[in-house]
Amino acid sequence: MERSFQIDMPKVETFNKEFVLKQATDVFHDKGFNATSMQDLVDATALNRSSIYNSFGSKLDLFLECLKSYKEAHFVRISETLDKAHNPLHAIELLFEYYLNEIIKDKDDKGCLITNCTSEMANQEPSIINFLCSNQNSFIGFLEDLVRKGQEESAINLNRTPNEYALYLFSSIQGFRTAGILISNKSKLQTIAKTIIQTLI
Amino acid sequence: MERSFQIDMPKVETFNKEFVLKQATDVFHDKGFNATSMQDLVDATALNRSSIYNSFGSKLDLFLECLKSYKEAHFVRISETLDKAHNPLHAIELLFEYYLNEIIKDKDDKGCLITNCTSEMANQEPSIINFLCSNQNSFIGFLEDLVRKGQEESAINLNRTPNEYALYLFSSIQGFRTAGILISNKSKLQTIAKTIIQTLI
DNA sequence: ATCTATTTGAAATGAACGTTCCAAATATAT
DNA sequence: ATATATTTGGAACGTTCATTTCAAATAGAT
Repeated sequence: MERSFQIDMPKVETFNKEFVLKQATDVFHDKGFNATSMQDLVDATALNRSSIYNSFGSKLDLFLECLKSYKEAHFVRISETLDKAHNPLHAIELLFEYYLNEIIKDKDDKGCLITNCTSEMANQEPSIINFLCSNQNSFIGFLEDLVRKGQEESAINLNRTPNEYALYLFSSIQGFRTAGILISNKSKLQTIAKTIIQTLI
Repeated sequence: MERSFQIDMPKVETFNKEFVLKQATDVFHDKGFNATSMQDLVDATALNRSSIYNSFGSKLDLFLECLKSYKEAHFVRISETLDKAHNPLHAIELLFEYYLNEIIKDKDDKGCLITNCTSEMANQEPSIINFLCSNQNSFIGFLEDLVRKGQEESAINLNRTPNEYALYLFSSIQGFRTAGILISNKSKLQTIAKTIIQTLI
């Protein structure tokens, strides 16, 4: 009993999905997954409860979409930032500068949504673990490429392999983002970033 | 209408407070503050609801006590571990070895209770912020002393001040603990730790 | 204009939430 | 033994939780 695809498409989605996701992300980012209620999301998105369930499934599904859009948005902005880099080492410096600006801008001390999510849910929700692992792998891969190129240009030392330095940077970035929740002093943060990078030189 | 202190002490607390705190801490550690329900705590402690409220006040008060006992327990164990150190640099190496063992032992990938709490609540609960800041300050002070002594013995380089290296180590440890939630491969973790420490040498 | 799949609003669902209450039990000091 | 301050058990508090339900409104396709 097959039905041909896409005859009749009445009443299409009216709300701006991108905007709704941004509003929802802001709440999740501020309060975390568990402390965010469906009512918070209704208020933030100005959508009806049933519209949210219709469009996104469940609170967890919506959260996952927020994580993905958050990741995507930062990936775009980071790419734009790193385009200005003179070389791979400079790119890593700009990467930490980017995170430093994120911390300084973040007046509510919310930290990184994804790092917070790792703390809150990485030992609980399989779908979240799935996202976090794939995010981690792609991020480490990205860092690995930078380090490799930096080593090829002799801007980064050869004390560790690209993968080892990528792991180190990944760990360091998570620490930097977490430390930035309580530390908002710019020069202290700059010192931390410089010290992290110093290892590579 | 003053009453003299401690006439009549009937029906003293019967439960083992240390044990109860340990059980409660385990639940909070596993699920986080917001995902832990009062029922979870009743089940874990085998105490009655009213006994918990009588003895601890509120869920948040109990959580704060758990944080304090968690911090204290680790401080004791870390002190014991570092007593075996030949010198300050070795002490820092042993510190990371300690955290590495914590990660490896932690089959549920729970991470560090205090770091998780920073992610979950540092932008929400004043009493928690208070604890976290004082914990941070004492921890940084502790690391600062180690670095200073290490520099005096010329085991640690003079590229940064003791306070700067202490900040770096504090940030790095939080990253290490968070990264350890998703990374459970021992040699990868060892590499990260070694790379963090390498900076000091 | 009519049909139709979808969205929308508002109320309702039952379960779970943190917290309170109070009578009964308890253990110490007298 | 008696008195007493505290703990304990268990039910109950009102609220909020995530989710469902369903009739009414809506807008594209015919």
